[in-house]
Amino acid sequence: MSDDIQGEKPTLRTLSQETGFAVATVSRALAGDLRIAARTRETVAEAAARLGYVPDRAARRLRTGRTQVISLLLNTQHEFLGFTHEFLSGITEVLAGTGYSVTVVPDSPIEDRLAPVRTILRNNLADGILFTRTEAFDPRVRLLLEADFPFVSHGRTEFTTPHPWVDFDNESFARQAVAHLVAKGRRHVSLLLPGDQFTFTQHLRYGFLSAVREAGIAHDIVPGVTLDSPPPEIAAALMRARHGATPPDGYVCVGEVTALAALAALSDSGAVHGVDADIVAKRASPIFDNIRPRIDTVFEDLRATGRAMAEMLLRRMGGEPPHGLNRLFLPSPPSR
Amino acid sequence: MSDDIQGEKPTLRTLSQETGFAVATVSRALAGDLRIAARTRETVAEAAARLGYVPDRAARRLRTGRTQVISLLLNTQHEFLGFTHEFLSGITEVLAGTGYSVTVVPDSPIEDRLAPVRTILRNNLADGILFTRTEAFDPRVRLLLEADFPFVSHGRTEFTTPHPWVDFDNESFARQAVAHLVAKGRRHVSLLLPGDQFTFTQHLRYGFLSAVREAGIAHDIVPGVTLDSPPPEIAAALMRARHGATPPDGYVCVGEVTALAALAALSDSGAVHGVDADIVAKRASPIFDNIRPRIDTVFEDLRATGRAMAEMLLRRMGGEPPHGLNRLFLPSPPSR
DNA sequence: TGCAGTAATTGAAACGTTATAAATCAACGC
DNA sequence: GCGTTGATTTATAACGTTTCAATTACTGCA
Repeated sequence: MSDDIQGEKPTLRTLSQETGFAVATVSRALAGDLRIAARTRETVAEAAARLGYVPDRAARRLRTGRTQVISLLLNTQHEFLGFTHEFLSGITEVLAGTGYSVTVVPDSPIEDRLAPVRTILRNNLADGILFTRTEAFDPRVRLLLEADFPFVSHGRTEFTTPHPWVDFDNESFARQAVAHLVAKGRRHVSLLLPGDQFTFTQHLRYGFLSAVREAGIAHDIVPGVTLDSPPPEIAAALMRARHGATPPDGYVCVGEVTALAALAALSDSGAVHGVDADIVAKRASPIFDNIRPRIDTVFEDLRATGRAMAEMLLRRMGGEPPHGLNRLFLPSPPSR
Repeated sequence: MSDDIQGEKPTLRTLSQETGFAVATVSRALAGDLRIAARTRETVAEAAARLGYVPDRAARRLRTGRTQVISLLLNTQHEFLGFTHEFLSGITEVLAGTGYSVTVVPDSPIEDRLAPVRTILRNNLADGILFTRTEAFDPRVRLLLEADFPFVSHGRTEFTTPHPWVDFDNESFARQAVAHLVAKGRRHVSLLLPGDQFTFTQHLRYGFLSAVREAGIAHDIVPGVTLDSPPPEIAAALMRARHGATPPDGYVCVGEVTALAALAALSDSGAVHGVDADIVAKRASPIFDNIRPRIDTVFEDLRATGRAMAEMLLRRMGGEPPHGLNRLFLPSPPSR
């Protein structure tokens, strides 16, 4: 039915001619305007369905100023394994059928993180923005709040003004990870953190530190490198620690890459996982099922995260106030 | 300078008032029309720069029918580890600054692969299309060729009509992988293939089979599962083979996931990598650097692939004929 | 019968751009 | 001096939609 090649793509004018109503009437009928007779609305809807009418995005956008586009600021440097794929899949799942499309805009934490946001605002390139790797006083959040522009951040901030966010409870993760290692008898746990600017770094640090203090065990935070450092540097830092006076016997790893680096460091220094040390890692992909030796992991469901962020943004763009538009994913206990 | 909040966003009318030229003149001057006096073009360009004028996408799109959008059909099911991230980064790198934006459209090989393409064509949602996981007689290619719509496929087809593609030489990869295993003294190599519908499956098969025949060694192609099978099923299939009468002593793995599954199968069956068997794997991410035991890999640069595809699509959209718009990435020899 | 009041519909304008066709103007040859 | 040419510029229409203000049709009531 909708496969008819009617020659020309149907517009409101086509529907107008087809039904005998004026273009304005057709437009309002399709919009569900109640001041248009119910009978008319039916007739128009039927014709639209029959001819496969789809409103022209450019025309609507020009007239209304709304773009029907959501922009995702995507980090093009480093990634947790599988992060992008899962996250993006969740977003597109939710947006399919809503009429919104997602555009991907590169976001490099090294360069000016505001530039892409400014471009979007200034040139009206989207109706809403999603982004990740949120900082405690993220300039993007500040700018978007000022402009009263809909957005959802992956991660919280420390601004007092409420805004929509979706986050994973990294503080609990760190706490549970330490507890898990302590339960295995470990007495010196090590943590490799992301860059200090990110909010979740503070959450991880706080959860980690309070848990190690509570348990009264030794700890260290790997110095000189972050999760975003080049893998060889991470590997080198971990090896240095293993050859130090008091190598750790437990590792809390925030991503797959770090976990593999820690495993490699153990292996390369002649230590045996499960004997000399244990690892607890956060993971976003299923690959750890095939890693040997098996390690204990906590799964962060990034597909669900993407879904939650997209749903929240839709609500925000629909006019819901930001207050209460938050979602904190809780970690399940480490398991293998 | 371009940060002035001039109250209103500048349009051609603003520039017209500013320069004293008519809107039409300004438009053509900015377009670089040579029939506009050089002096005028300068004046207009200066004013545009000074006011930070950016053409309105919706208006331009409505008028010209060109969307300035490129759609990427993205598989939301399975992925090679890191595929999406690298690939997408390459694409956005090239497109940054061209005025084109990328929208991501979900493509599920299980459902109708033509549906998203039809929607894009019918509703004029993009000026060009990129997609992956190309089939030998891919219906999307057929449709896009018929519609004379610009696209670049990741992977070749067997259609006689030429069309732009970017591919990795999987035949050579398979051949080299086998040769590498043979050089290590392996006499029975095993291969796990993607689904039969994909063109690159045939390339892999051909390269693999001709290499094993040439070398005169035993071989098998893991039956009952494909690269897209659920990881537990893959693991089970590999374990079955290990417990069979003649377990393989060499593995050719087309992706990270399979390689890890093969390593796990070796480990779980008590075999030792490097002694009882060797693995050669294709990889798209840096994670294997940290896998122990180390395995030999061939790197497929998906960022470069994304870049190549985006560049090619720009050229195609610019009017270049499809003939000659092809790029075959060659594998470097396996190394660790 | 006339008229206010409501319900339903409609014409026209506008969003910002580009393409077409027409207008303006100076210089030129005769 | 006058039509012709070539170089620039411009008015106008159109892309498809939404919305304002205005029109038309209908109802009930005095």
